[in-house]
Amino acid sequence: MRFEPVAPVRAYERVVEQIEQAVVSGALKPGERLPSERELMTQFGVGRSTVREALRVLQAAEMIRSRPGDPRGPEVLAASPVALHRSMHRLARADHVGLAELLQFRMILDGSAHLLAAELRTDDDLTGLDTALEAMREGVSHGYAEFSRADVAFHEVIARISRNPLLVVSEEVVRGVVLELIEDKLEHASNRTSLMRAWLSHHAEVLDAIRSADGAGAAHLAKQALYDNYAEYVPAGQRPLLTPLLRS
Amino acid sequence: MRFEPVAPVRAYERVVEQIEQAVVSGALKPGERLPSERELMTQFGVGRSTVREALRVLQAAEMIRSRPGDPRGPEVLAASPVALHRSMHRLARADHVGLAELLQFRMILDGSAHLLAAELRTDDDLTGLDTALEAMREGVSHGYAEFSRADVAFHEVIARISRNPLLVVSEEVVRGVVLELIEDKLEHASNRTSLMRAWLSHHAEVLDAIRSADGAGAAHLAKQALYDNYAEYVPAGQRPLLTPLLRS
DNA sequence: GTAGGTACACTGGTCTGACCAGTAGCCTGC
DNA sequence: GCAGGCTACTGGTCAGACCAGTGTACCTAC
Repeated sequence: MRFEPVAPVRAYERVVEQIEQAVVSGALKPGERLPSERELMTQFGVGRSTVREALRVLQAAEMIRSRPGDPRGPEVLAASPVALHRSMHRLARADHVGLAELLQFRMILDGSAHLLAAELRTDDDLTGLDTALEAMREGVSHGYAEFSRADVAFHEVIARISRNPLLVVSEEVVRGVVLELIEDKLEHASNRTSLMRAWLSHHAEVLDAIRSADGAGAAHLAKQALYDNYAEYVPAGQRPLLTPLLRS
Repeated sequence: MRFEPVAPVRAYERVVEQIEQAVVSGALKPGERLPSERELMTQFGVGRSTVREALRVLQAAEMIRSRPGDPRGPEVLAASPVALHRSMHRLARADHVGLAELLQFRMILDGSAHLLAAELRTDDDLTGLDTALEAMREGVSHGYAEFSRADVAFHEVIARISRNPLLVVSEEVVRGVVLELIEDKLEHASNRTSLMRAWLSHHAEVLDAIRSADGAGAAHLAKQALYDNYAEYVPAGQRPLLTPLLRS
């Protein structure tokens, strides 16, 4: 016979449990309202600070949102990947994760997204990609910021075609963290125009591969482009971590 | 000129920001302690309830832990995947992410981990895998629980060889969520012994591929095994989401 | 000297009560 | 009919209090 270690259960945790249970069980649907804090404190039989700490936890998990002055009370939110995004972002910024690992991970995600996009794309998706590419082409003359936004949009369309929110969120997070890590080095990159042109022609190639349903080709193009653009910022000793992905 | 919508910034959010910044910047390392709540309230110039709500948010994100009575104050925790697991689990429970998406993601991660393992493995890694496989072989006769533990250990070795914490953690989390989603269906699976034997021979094949540095082969074996084992729980209409990954 | 117990200062958890700024809806006065 | 203000709420914040629990330093008994 073995005993389990016990942890004291705080009052606010019991409150969180009950409300969370009501939400996941469907008793409280998105858009519906919770009673006001003062009402909750009588229903649960606890003080207002306890109720408020419980609501803070639920709010941090993106399950509810409360606005001051709203007499209808805190609102139950629909499940969204925002919380997933936040927790993954924190994990990716942990110090054990370096640029090499991030880039490796991004090559995996981006490659898979492109592969799936090439295999699953519909005709609507293709026209969406066409317009996104067109926006990039226009962006070249409107400055780097504009171009960069169009670039992100293109990648978002690709990710969306794969129809996998996990893939979309992971890719967003990893791309964001990579940019955070090297933004200072990118600041004074010279000859941006030629960079943009190269990037543009790469995207055109990718689009061709996707159009012809060439998953492996699209995936390889995506990974190779990431390697070509970012490997210079990775310590030379760690680059062998990336090259195996180019051979698949 | 366009204006941005403004949202009121709550005092506790500013507190969260500052502490979070201190943690991600490395000024506060895991194991170190925050000042006590009463001390924080003078440093930030806010009331204790505000400090406490901020700490609650950070605690919900698994960044800190506070224990009553500890005179050293709240402890800064190392980055952990618990929060990621929670938010992914919530998404899965809310049907925003189905088994198909989870499995798709897991095939991507597992396949890539195997590919990297085959390309990067050292001789030490190979002996580690040998012993892990041996433990599985013994586990067959010691019941399903024992076997399952050895199986997890084998996968952990593979993940560790890829030397990418993000890959390892994501895989763990996704596997956990998948198992939670279908555990009731697994409960009354018949003839577990034959299942274990099949699983065992699959792992032996994988190990062979890794030993001969056949990355593509190992990746394909891993993805195929996942498909064979879990596709039956995926609605038939969504299985085409998975099959493109088997062709790469 | 050391093992044991004890007192104290402090921690976080909780409650009460108060005030403020903001919101929504009603309710005037025109 | 409608603009404007009034009112009764909301959540955000603060202050102060009490409690149970913890770690430490001291102090005792051997």
